[in-house]
Amino acid sequence: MSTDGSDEGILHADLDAFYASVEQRDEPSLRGRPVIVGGGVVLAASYEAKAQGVRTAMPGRQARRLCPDAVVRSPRFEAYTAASRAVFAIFRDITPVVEPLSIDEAFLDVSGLRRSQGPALPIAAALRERVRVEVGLPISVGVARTTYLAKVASALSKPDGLLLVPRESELTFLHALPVERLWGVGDVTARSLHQAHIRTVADVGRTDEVDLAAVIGPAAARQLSALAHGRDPRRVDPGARRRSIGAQHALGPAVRSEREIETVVLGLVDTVSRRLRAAGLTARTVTLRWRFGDYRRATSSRTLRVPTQDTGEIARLATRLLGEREREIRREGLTLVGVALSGLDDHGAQLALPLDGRSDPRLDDALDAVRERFGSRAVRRAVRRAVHVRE
DNA sequence: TCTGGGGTCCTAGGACCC
DNA sequence: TCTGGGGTCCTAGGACCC
Repeated sequence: MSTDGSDEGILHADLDAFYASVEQRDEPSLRGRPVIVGGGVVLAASYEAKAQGVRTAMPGRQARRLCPDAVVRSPRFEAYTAASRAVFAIFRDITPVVEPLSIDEAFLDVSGLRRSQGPALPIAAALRERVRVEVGLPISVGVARTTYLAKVASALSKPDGLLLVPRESELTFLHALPVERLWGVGDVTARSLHQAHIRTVADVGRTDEVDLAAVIGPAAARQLSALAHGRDPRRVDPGARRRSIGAQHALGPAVRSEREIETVVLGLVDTVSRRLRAAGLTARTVTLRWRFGDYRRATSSRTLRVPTQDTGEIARLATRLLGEREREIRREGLTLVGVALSGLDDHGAQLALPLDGRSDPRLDDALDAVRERFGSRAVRRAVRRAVHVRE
């Protein structure tokens, strides 16, 4: 393989304390002071607040106790969306190979720019400078040969940092890290690994993949083992598409009537189906998400044979799913409800051919092209739908 | 400590098909 | 009459990420 990368051509760019930084940018009196964005829970905390122990997703009450002099602001999502757009425009001005991971971070592949723009490190430094000057926000960047290494590097460089992992010191860099630093290791997996006396990435590297699989399952074992040996097949994919669209609403502890719950569900259906149409997509699966009075979670889903964009059709399905859980909801109470659409698809390219029951080489060619680009599953789906249309 | 809102991916069992 | 192995799709649950 010639694409194993003799350079460190991958950037992971990650805005620092994003929502809080936007607040400090727009309200200069907040600069240098602890800022918390959120209400019931912390959505973002400035580094001044983090220094006092405030963390993202922490209950607001706890955060205020830890940091009584913090300034608390309600989120202004329009401002964050606008800032995000401006930052991503800079990313795409640098290279077309940008893969967004969330509102405030992305991978950039700049390995193709080596000849015209030089190596990755000065490109990363220029990116940080442009974001600071043009958008007014601090951003940290990790530079490495692979996506995972770049992501770890940006995290370690924070706040407002830049860190390169040279190719020749990758394993030294990785092996010193605690397992919690690996992508895919959260509380549960970390606990399982600790019980097996696996605490660092070096420990993961020393453990046979079969033994690892016995602890955390085959898929996670394969991924962690590869990472620990510096193998990372993940590429920066600028064409990555959204796989679901969802909205949810916390209800709090108060008991709601069936009618109130249905109203909330229909409001969520309206929100997600609008977003579906705005994105020019169709959906096949409708999922209702529940959290009951005891904080137990559940989902109910149904898949349509023919994809839809229609609010009414999605609403009918959602109402039916709601009805199926009615007794449980009445018995346990509901603290959260959500609606998600998946099985998303754009309308795609269409090929109209007269099908007279005989095999047509043009059709075979077209299906081969679709198979190559989207996989055999997409071909079967397309054929099923085409047959349905004829019916 | 008593928990938001937006997502991705993996696992496992049953139905169904060849 | 009883039976195999391989594969996909749907549903539900759960871990994880920002």
